[in-house]
Amino acid sequence: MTASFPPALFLMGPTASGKTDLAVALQERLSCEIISVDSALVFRGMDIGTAKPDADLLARAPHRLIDIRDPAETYSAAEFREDALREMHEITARGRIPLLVGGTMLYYKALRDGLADLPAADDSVRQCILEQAEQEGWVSVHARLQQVDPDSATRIHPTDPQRLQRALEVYLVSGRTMTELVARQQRSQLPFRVLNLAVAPTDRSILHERIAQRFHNMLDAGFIEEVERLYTRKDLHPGLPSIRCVGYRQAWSYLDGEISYDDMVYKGIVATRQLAKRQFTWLRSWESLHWFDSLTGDLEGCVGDFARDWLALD
RNA sequence: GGUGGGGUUCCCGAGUGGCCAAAGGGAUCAGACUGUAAAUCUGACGCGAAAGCUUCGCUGGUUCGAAUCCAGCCCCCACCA
Repeated sequence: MTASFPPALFLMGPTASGKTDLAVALQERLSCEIISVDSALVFRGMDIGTAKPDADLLARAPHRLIDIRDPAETYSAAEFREDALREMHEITARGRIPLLVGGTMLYYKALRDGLADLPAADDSVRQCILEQAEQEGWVSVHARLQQVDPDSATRIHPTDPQRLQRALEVYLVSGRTMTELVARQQRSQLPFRVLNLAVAPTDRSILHERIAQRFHNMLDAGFIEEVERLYTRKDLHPGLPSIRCVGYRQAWSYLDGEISYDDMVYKGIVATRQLAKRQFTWLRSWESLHWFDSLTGDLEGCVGDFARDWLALD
């Protein structure tokens, strides 16, 4: 029955592995249209530091779900799932194949497995929880969660503010525990036949070199000036998802005078490496994943042929 | 050349006789992950499965016992010349 579903390609991989170039090449070879799976590329005005494809590239290979939010706004896995499904169906309707490219693994997971029927984020409730945390500490928030949702409290470490806040928020907003709502979730099958592809250098040190090189290239390309434009807006702050993005957070801290330029560079590179590492953790447990080494000679050819063969199995 | 300060496990850095394989931080590695995910958090981190073994600039000494005390030597930094 899966065979009746239209095909879709997932192209995953850690940051700086060369996903974008590969996607553009594949798009031209296969009859694909690209959907970005990236929580940072959604922000307008955040181009250099997110390694967003430039205008020329976008003209050649349009990416959907890029530049769809102002940095003052938020985006979520749930919104992504909805947006991505819509775009995938539209591409399919045009007789083409959705090619999803990016490194935000939670988004891929939300798309593939679906999400429980949880309430959306609620700023006032979050603020309320935050105040309790500031006054009594996160341990007391954990204790409060223990009262209403002991299973979640067991699962979530008392030092994990983000998850504590979310779990309590779910309860306060819906009157249901996160545990209950997640248990109720029905396994929704993605109505697509998916080929899972991943690219990454086999040798981690090569990726680390690429990350450092790319960060320096970003600086040369005017990354600091880009962040300065956001900084001078005055309505943005380091608590926002946009400003918490790798590189932006460090540049912001530098502009704030908290760290030196050299420190900013070092920390920016380190944060990027750590991001890549977390992405690897996701990828290692991803089912039916086909790995390709970024350093493969004719990478586009290899992956392209592989995907073509797979599509022909229809 | 003189005076003062210092050399600690990948890095920074605490430790001044036993409770020290050595605080803490960083890096790194591994893991978790349901509307913030480029986020947030957890674990490991000299070698060894373990018993145990080898570390605190080098060499020697004192001591039941030394990263810690003593002597000599080698480097580094600051200031004086």
